[in-house]
Amino acid sequence: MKNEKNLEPKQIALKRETVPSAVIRRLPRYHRFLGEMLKKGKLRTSSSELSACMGVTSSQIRQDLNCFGGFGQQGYGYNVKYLYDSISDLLGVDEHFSVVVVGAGNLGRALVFSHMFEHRGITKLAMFDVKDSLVGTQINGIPVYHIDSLLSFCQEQKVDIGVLTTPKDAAPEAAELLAKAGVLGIWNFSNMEISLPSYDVEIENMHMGDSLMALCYGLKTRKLLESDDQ
Amino acid sequence: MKNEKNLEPKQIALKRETVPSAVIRRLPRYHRFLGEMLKKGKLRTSSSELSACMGVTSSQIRQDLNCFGGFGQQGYGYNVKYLYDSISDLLGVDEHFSVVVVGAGNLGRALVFSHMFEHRGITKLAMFDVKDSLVGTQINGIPVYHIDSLLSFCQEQKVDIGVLTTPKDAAPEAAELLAKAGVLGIWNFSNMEISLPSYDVEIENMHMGDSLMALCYGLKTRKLLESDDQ
DNA sequence: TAGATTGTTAATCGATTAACAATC
DNA sequence: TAGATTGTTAATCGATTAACAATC
Repeated sequence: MKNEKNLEPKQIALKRETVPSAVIRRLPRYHRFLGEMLKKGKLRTSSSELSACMGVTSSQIRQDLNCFGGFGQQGYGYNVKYLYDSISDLLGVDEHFSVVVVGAGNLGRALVFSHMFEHRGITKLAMFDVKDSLVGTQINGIPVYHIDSLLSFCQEQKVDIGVLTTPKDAAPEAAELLAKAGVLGIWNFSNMEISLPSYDVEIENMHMGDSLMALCYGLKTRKLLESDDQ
Repeated sequence: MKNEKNLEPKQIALKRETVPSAVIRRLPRYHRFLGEMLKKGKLRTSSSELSACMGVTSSQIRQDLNCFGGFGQQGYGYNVKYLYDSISDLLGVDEHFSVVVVGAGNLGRALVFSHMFEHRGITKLAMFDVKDSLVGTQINGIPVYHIDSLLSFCQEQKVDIGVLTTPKDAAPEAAELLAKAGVLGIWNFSNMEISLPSYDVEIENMHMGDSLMALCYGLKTRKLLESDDQ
């Protein structure tokens, strides 16, 4: 029953049926901190050390990691590289996912110029837009096609992720097109709620505007408190 | 004790000492949906109607809104415009916040070209970068200054928000500079954990990479389930 | 008034933290 | 072996949902 510690058992089995999404959303953060440790050449860590540098309880760290099985060793702690690799694996790094970006505006451009995808083992295949002046060009080496050719493109190539960076008005239609084309997930940057109940597609929202507003709430509340103090 | 319903009482008092951050993070979403209703000319709504179109329980909606006082009327529901305006107010729209963008790369550019800030009553003042070829230029009408002039700039103008879009390595230093310059909040797009314990500054993270990874987790899990079915 | 829907309290559920036995 | 730290169960805390009295 016990986990044999050969330090390379890549096949991780989920312990629970469904892992709480709160836990999943914390995984990338663990991944980042472990990546930093790895870069610094740290070989070994513990839940209490991670707790100190990440500002969460060691209990939570152990509880979280144990949703996926035992990554540590009693009396020793965690092997940094092993834990990092295990979480990479959980997060699908090196699953060789592929991505297309729908909307070649400033944001789409910015994403295509970033190394965000490569860093996570994701291949950028193409961009799509409606603007004739963009169609046929390349952005950072990525070809821009007309949105009308999205369906046929996805029939020829396996596309896992569609990034949605169109203007708000075009977003629902573009999202449905991506779903029709069979992408597994949509990364939604549009300021629109995307709901595709008739398709089996994962949707991850990047509502930047919501984040900005949450910040503003904080600033406003802070201001109120300050003026109360006087 | 009861709320006089004159439909324009802008001074909203917080009921509880501290509103749960889960509630605050839902406010922008309420705001978006109410904005849509308002655009469609809807005058009146109810927690059960909102529940249906937003996919959350009506109980939660009533509970959330009641953290800030009574926006509704028994037997009637909520006046759309009044509720929208009240939430706008909570979120600091028309507080006339100002913003500077540190990092004039592709992402900084994209943000400065978007209408995201104006839509929330926030004024874009300037951008800052280290690149000589950018300093002295304008991006969408916004001047780009050298990062070295950030401090003196903020002494002359009231800057509420600093947007951090520098490369990862430059982020901690830039963040501290913003804090030193006295901004109230930092909107952090860098793939770095910013912690400024010695400054009293609000930090809101936009960890796009984390969001992308959470999506990939979903895709991977989905794939595993599918291959199990076979 | 009767009907509707809020505001609010109580019950439930889930997530976080604490504690400790297992074990390296 | 003794010390350390995990994995895991139990206790606590907070957030969500249900229920209903207040009231428009």
